[in-house]
Amino acid sequence: MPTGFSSSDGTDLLRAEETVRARIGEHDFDFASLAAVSNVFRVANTAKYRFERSVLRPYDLSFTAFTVLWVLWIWGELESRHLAAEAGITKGTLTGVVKTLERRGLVERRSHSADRRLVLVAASGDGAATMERLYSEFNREEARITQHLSAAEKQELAHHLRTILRTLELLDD
Amino acid sequence: MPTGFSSSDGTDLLRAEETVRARIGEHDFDFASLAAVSNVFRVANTAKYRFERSVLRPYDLSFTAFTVLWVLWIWGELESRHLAAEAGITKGTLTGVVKTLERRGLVERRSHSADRRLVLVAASGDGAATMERLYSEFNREEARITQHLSAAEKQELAHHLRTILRTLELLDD
DNA sequence: CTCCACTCGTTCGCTCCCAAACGATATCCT
DNA sequence: AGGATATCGTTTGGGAGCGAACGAGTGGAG
Repeated sequence: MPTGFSSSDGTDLLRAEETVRARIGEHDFDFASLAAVSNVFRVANTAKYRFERSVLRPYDLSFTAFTVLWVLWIWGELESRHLAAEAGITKGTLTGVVKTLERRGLVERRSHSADRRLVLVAASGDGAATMERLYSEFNREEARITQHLSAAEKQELAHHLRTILRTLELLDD
Repeated sequence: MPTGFSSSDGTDLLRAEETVRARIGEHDFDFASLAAVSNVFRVANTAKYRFERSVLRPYDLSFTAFTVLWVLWIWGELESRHLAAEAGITKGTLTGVVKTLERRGLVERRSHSADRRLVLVAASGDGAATMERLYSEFNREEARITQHLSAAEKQELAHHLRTILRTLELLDD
């Protein structure tokens, strides 16, 4: 049961700060960055776990399968590699996920008529109908876990995260 | 190659907003929560991918293996289930990860003398030495991906995330 | 002192996840 | 036209990741 890094009261982060300072040294250690980044991982991990066991469980969908279906629901039919990029997984992983979704009849695959290397993936009628119900619940859950943040704070949070995202793209090598 | 949800300029989120509003309806849809939560997932996913291919790659450590070793480095010897909770994974998953780390000589296992059901895990000398070098690089990378955030903004970000974390614990069912 | 309920870590089956190698297809160059 | 080159999605091998079932061990109730 990954409760998600146990205590979020900061006890562990303080302990971490002490230890790291002692072993690495004062200089060459940026605590603000540690706190910001590690909390991103903690929230993502814990929230993902929660979503999978609450809203996603009854639909028997993994978080990734949900993400892929969501992307298709938003964007419509997509070429495999674009779908993979948009969902944040490799094309190799996507093959397996699409296979699963196809087996459940939530997604349809067809090959491009002009370029036969390409595979097009789209949500089926069933897939779209499922998302319509599922996403309502999903969004309610998103609201629930952020309920102690004001609308302005949520925007602030999203804004800072987008700043990091942009940096990550630039750093992309 | 999961570039991490492709464009972070907000194009996709705007598209998502339109679509969701059209299909779910104006009411019963909280866009601020969508933006906040989905960006947490995007950053976590993209950053994790980057960490694994930059700092972690030369050490041949997965992100999870690194996390487990890091926890042991900070806290010292820990009982299995506490280590799992702190690392945010299930005990079943931990068994495999510890097996990997043990094979590489970075971690040591011994059983509790009083209660023989318990297994104690600790970083080895090698494991600690590795973390000392590795974490310097890791923290530098944390600073790098947050370089366009001021110290105050990083604190703000960490603070909002901790608020969500606390809510998640409360909601814990 | 012996059941009984509980807790511990491990195992099992399945999905995800990546890198790398691969076969099929398209395109570019000459 | 035809051969190198590039790009597509799939496959493969190995580590993560979960839930559920399990065997070993503890401790309480009678």
